[in-house]
Amino acid sequence: MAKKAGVGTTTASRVINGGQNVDPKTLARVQRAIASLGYVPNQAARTLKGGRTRTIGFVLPSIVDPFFASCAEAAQAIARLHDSLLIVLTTQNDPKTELDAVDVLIRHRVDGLIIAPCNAEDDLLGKLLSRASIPVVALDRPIAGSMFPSVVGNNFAGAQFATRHLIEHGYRRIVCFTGEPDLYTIRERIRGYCDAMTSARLKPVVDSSIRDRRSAERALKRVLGEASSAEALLTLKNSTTIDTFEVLQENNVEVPGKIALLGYDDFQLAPTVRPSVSVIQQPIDDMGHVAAELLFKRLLDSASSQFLGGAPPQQVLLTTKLIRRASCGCSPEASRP
Amino acid sequence: MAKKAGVGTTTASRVINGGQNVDPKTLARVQRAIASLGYVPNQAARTLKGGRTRTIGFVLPSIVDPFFASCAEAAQAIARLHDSLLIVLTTQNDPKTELDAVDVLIRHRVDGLIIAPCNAEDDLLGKLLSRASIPVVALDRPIAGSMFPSVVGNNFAGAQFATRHLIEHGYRRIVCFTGEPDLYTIRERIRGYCDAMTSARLKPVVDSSIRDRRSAERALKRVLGEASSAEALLTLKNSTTIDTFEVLQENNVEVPGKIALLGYDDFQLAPTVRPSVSVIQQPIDDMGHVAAELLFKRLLDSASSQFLGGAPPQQVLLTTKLIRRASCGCSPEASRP
DNA sequence: CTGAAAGCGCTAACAT
DNA sequence: ATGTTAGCGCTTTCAG
Repeated sequence: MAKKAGVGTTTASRVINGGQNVDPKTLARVQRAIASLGYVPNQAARTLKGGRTRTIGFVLPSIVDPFFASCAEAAQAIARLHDSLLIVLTTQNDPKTELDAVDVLIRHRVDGLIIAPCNAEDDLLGKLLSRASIPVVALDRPIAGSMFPSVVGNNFAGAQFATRHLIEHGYRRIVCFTGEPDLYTIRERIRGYCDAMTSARLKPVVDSSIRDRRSAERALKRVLGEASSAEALLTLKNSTTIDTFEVLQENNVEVPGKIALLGYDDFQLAPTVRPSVSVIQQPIDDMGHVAAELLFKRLLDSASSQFLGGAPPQQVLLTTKLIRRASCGCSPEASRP
Repeated sequence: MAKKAGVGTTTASRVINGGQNVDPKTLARVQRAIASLGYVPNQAARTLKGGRTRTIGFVLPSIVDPFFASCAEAAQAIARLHDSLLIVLTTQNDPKTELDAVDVLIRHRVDGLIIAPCNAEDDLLGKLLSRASIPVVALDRPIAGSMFPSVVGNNFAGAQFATRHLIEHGYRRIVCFTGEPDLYTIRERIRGYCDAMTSARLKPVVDSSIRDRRSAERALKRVLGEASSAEALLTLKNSTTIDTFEVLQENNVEVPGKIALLGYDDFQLAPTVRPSVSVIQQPIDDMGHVAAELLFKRLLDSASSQFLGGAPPQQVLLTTKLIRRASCGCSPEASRP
């Protein structure tokens, strides 16, 4: 204990917490003691005492995925603004790991939680979260069967708009490629695609088997080998877009001449590869920011008033943008930031 | 307290920690109580009691950088294996933020720390870390003026090898592009480049002004505009490589015909863009793994024996690999995993 | 302006 | 096999 400075624990505590109501001389003396001892307050003791831990958890599938990495960075920035620590845990989209992660965070008594849930069939997650009785915000995907506020992109509208855009280009046989069709986001996008297709009296064709370049190649051969070969491809997730693009490139398939390509989610080199790849772009940083800010809003509200039940669970639906580049048949937009 | 199960705190504690020496019936009863109460042990109390926190910190410049993101994911995997929590904090290469981050982690009493330091001129970081007397492993860059073990790529040899490779291709006027020349890694790479150039009696030319596409464009114009225009470009970091590539592409400069390109650090689409980009590849996942494993080794060693002073600080130097693709003038390697 | 004492939830000695 | 007790380091009444 830093009471080697010859003061009581209370005074020491006051000094550490800003030094209100402390004689300047005492203050200086204690600060000197702190410095010389290399004293660092023990967060665990503070936490134990009750009150906020100034810690929030962020549970997401993968930190390598640029989409989630950006969200995490944005969220961390907000957390720092609120003088809080962000603990990031990854799940690889495995519900079991996800449950573990949430459990660990609750043990650590995080003040709140942002989560991009895998959405297992059961609602174990929802139950666990409810019990914790801390503010929770879902990101990118809502939490199945629960009332937590969420911040998601408008996947349905995005895919619908993308599909319509391809239709406007005059393509009729538009095939949809994706992987992980069980994810909420993907399901929504498939719905959007199908909706746009059927509305235009076209037959939707979804191949959800793409998990790597190999499967992309197989799918592509299938689609190009048919009598009435596909005219355009809508790829519903980043990795699918890239795998597909690579295969197209390797096989020297002319894009958009032989087949057009439009992807969901932007990626760094999309404007640079030839042809440049048109995409639906989500406001990624916004998602991280909004989710974190929403969380802190709830945190602070619930701290001040008990009537947090009053505010309805908020569903923030962020709009997406079509970035016209060459691969869909557009002439690329001139300006780039 | 879960003593509503009608048992003493000790028994409850035992149940939580695996249930050794507990009557099966009591055990079942307590477990039922735990479940019905939705009880979750308070990590802070455990931590306070002393012992390990099963928490390690990871301080790095940015989580959006795919390089560090991969390291973080690899490290988190190892941490999980050791039943520990990884707390990732980013610094944006700002020494002040870095100090803050480390401080926060020490307050939280992390068992150990992995850090990719910004290397401020002062050795505040080294001092802070030493005082904490916890195991520390430096990643990607050693900690200036200190004795902590580190896991770094062999930047000097990598850049030297890259340069030699370009020389072997017959290029003579080889220019080096980079940004952030103050970073340890970059300095080493510049050294490697210069060494290879002077050894071959060629004049090294380093332009360290590239921070975005604009500056890349300026630098390129400069280099191509000269009387004896450059024949090859060595780009020392990922973003520089990509910016340069984009500018080359935009200006329809023929690569490697007009000018060859070789980059440091691989990136996802490097094999796919045209021309495919040759790069020096670092064993990224290994770096994260090795660093985390080294940390835990020290952690466990220091726990069992006090003689940790005996082991010399370990410097792990990982070797890099040249990936021959088209942009340097090679014919791309046939196979890809 | 300062200090004494209680107590946060848990674990580890030490009984029983 | 189980309960009792002390104490981890801090903040927080409550008295001086």
